[in-house]
Amino acid sequence: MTAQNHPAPGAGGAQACPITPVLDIVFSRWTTPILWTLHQFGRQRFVELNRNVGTITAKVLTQRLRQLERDGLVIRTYHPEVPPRVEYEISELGLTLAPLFATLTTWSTTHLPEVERARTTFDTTHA
Amino acid sequence: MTAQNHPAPGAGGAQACPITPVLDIVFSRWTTPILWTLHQFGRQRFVELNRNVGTITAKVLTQRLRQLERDGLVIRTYHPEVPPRVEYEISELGLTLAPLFATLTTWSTTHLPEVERARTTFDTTHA
DNA sequence: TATAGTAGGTACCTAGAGGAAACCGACCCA
DNA sequence: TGGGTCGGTTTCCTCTAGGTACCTACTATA
Repeated sequence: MTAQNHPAPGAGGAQACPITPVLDIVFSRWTTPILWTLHQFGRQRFVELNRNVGTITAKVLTQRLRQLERDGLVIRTYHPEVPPRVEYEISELGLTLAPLFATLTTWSTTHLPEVERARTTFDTTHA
Repeated sequence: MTAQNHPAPGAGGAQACPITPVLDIVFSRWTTPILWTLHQFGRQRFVELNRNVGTITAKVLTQRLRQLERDGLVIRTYHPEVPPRVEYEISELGLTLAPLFATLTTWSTTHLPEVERARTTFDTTHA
C-alpha cells in the first residue's frame, strides 16, 4: 500500500478541481478508518485505537494522528502518569464531517451495486 | 506522487469503516480532477483531456480512464476514423456523485479556514 | 533479576505507484 | 521519403509511504 498525494492545484495552468485540498485532509490514507473508529468507540488510548483500527502499525498510526491533530480534527490529551496515558478523541471540527460521511454512505448503499455491475460487464466484454 | 490503496475492510477483525470501498472508486488519485474536468468542459477527446487536467501524463491518464470506465463513471466512445478519435464523457452514474461533491465544496468553504488556523497554532505551539 | 506495559521515536529496507521519454500502427500530406 | 496526428503502450527510473526492528524512561510484577 502506498500513499496518496493529490495533484497540486493549479499545476499546468488549467482549471483546478476545487476539492483536491480537502481530499488530502479528510481522505488521506488511514484517516477515515481512524476517524470512524474514534466515532464508533469514543475516546480511546493509543493501544486501544491501534487494535480497533485494524492492521495499522504503530508508526503509521502515530503519523496519521499527528496529522489529524495538526489539522484540528482530533484532540490528543496527554496524562503524565506512569505508565504514560494518552487519549484521542474527535474534535468539534471533526464532527462537522458527519454529513459528508453520511452523504458518502448513502451514495455507497444506493450506487455501489451499479459499480459492481458495471465492472462485471466491463470485464466480460473486454475478455 | 504515489498511489492510494485504502486499507482492506475487515482486516484485523475489527469493525471496518464502511466508506472505504467508495474511496477507492471515487477518490483514487487523479479521479476527481478528471471527473471535474469532464464536468467543466463536457465531452472531450483524449488529448484535450490530457491538456485540461493539468500535469497528468498520458500513461496515468489512460490508467485512470480505464478504471473510471470499468467502474461505470465515465463513458468512452471510439470512432474508427483516421486519425482515430476517442471521446470521454461522464455517465449517468458519474453524475450521481454531484451532491457528494457539493457537500465536499460546502464543507471546504466553511471549515477549511478552521483547518488552516489549527495548523498554524499547532506549528507555533510545537516549535 | 528479568520481563512486560506504555507511547511513541528512529534507522533501515522494500514494494510499488507514478513520471519521462521513446515507440507504434494506420493514415494523410507535401 | 519524411514528417505529423491520434491514442495509447512499453521501458526505465525515481521517490516515498509504509513495514520491521530496535530504542527510550519508568514502574509493577513475578
